[in-house]
Amino acid sequence: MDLIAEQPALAGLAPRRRRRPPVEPLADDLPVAQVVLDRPVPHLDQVFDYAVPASMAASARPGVRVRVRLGRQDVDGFCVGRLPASEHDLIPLRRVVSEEVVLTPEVLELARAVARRWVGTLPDVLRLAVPPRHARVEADVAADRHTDDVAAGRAAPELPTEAPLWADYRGGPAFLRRLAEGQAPRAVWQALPGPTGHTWADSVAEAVGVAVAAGRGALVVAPSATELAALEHALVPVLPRWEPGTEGGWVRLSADDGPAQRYRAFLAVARGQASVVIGTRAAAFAPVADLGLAICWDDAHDLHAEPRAPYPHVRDVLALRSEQQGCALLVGGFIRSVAAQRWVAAGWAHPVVATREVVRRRTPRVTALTSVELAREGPAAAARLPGPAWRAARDALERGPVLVQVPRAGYLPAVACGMCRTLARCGACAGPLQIDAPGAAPACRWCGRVATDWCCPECNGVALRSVRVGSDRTAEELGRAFPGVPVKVSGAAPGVLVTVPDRPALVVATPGAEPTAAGGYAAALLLDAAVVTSRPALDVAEQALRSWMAAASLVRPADAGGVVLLVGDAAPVPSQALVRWDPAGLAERELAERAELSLPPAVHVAVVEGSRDAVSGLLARAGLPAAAQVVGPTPVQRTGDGPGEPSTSPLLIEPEGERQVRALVRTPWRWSADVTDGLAAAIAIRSARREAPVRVRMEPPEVW
DNA sequence: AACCCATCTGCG
DNA sequence: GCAGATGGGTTC
Repeated sequence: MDLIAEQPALAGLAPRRRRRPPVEPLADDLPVAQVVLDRPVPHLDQVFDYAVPASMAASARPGVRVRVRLGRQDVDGFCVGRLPASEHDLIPLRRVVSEEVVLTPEVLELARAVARRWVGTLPDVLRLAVPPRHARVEADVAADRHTDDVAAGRAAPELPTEAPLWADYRGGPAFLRRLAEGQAPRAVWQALPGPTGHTWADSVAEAVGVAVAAGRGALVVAPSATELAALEHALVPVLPRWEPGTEGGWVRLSADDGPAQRYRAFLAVARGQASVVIGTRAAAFAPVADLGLAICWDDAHDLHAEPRAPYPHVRDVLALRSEQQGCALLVGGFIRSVAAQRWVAAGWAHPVVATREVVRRRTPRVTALTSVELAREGPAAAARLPGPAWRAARDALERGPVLVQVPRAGYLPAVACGMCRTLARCGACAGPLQIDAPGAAPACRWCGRVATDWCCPECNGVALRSVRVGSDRTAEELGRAFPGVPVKVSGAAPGVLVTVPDRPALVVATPGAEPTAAGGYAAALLLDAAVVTSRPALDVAEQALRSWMAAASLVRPADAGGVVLLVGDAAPVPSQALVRWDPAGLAERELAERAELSLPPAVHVAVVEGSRDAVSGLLARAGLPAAAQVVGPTPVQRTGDGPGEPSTSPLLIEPEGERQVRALVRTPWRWSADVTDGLAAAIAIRSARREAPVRVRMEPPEVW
């Protein structure tokens, strides 16, 4: 500080000091700016002080983007505060990039907590939280600004004074009453299916309406654009969409909408013009003013897990936010995630579930057709579409459309040797072979090479048989089984259908691509159920039930003839949960099992990956609490379900130290902060010393 | 990434 | 004894 102030007097005499920027007078008031640098290296994850030139005295406000000199290079950052003085000799800010306040104190606090919880750096989290600046949008909005004072906010529609949809749920009215009173209740919601009449989105919109009526903002995070579209529709009677020049209303915040639209919506929120946000996962950080309610819909959906470091999960980001900002929290879906069950079990959140009787009235009749039950069908029991399923579909087609869920897309996504049943693989890269269309030659799923003259390496067989049937082939088979009935396919490749008309038709869909049916489906067939329950993953049961219930929730209630058939020998536990429509029961059971085995989320688990030396070095320096149990390190094995090391390349003999290993740190939740803080400190030290990098992830889903 | 500084190293 | 190399740490 002083150095700069005295510089003019010394400038001529000083023995050729390093190029100083031209000396500018500093701001009179609070001449120090605290800056968080946008650098990915952990040891730069701290607040740096810079001098504020008088010319930036007003614009260098906390929350704006700034550009500063760090050592030799110019770096971007955020101003996060102003101080009267600093302990350091300061150099001035280079410039204020934009006067727009894009990082509010609340979001900064949230980002700090997220960085801490997931052992990441603050800049990494801020890159998720604050969308990239779009200068043209900013210019447009700056032009609007002058009209703001003139433009009157549009008249708000009648806000609901009561919430009839939530009366169906035990705990629902209490949740909304507390929300309306400005409290911060937390709930885990098991949504009723809504093929006709009111849907989950209507319930969400109703809750948003209560928050808005209480004079507060709301935030709804959904997995994808499909759910956002449903929410937009449901919000129509509740709240208008925000328009430039108005106050209040909702905006949609999603990276899919493109940088310009996304930034425009973000600015509307940051400037307090829009009071409600609906969006996908990054929207969990949206700077909603006076946030009263945060909602995570379908929290078990894998899109809620951020794929970029430090891999935070929407459910938990919103949970942190509810604690920090004192807002209500509503997390739910058709199923109850095991993670949410932990909150319920700990009494941290209240369950919001319909009574048994209401559930019965609103859900279809579900039957699991196992091969045991089908024994009397004889050999036909093994058929992919056994007799009872075929008959149920035929009957249902008299009454309306029938949904057919198939776990895999394509035609024959996996084939095997017709003699010994060894999975057929590509001769070049060992990827699995598939057949794309009727009569097509088998081709590699990874490298695309066509396998002419395939010959089984085990038994020299040359004939292929199908081991997996995809949605295209299923549609073909159904077309033959039900002549005259239209067959539609919905999925990523042919295109996702949003809705189908209320007419008899077979609708074949892959999970997540199920269209809604205007009057609800008359039936749903969930085929190849064992495929979904045999994945070697910790969350198989949860994900299987999620996938099935998503489809079953589109079917009419049993009273209206709605039936669901689970076909294909699925694991009994999730099957029973579906038949009894008891997702909470499954979650309880799963959590108890994980507690028994010390698996997440019953315990806190950090996964540390890197070279053997790096992992052991990190763990040695992390100062782990006594309660922490380290498992491993063990070599990381290739997963084998994607293109891996191509075997065409020369075999690389990696030195032992270079091989990637993985260690788990398991700790009871009450010690989790000690583990994450210890790991973060050790990572910062390793980073400053240029030691080999280590990747740390919390409860990654695919490790188990 | 570029710099500073402390320590080491090779040579007279 | 000293120039140049090397390595670890800092960068407001």
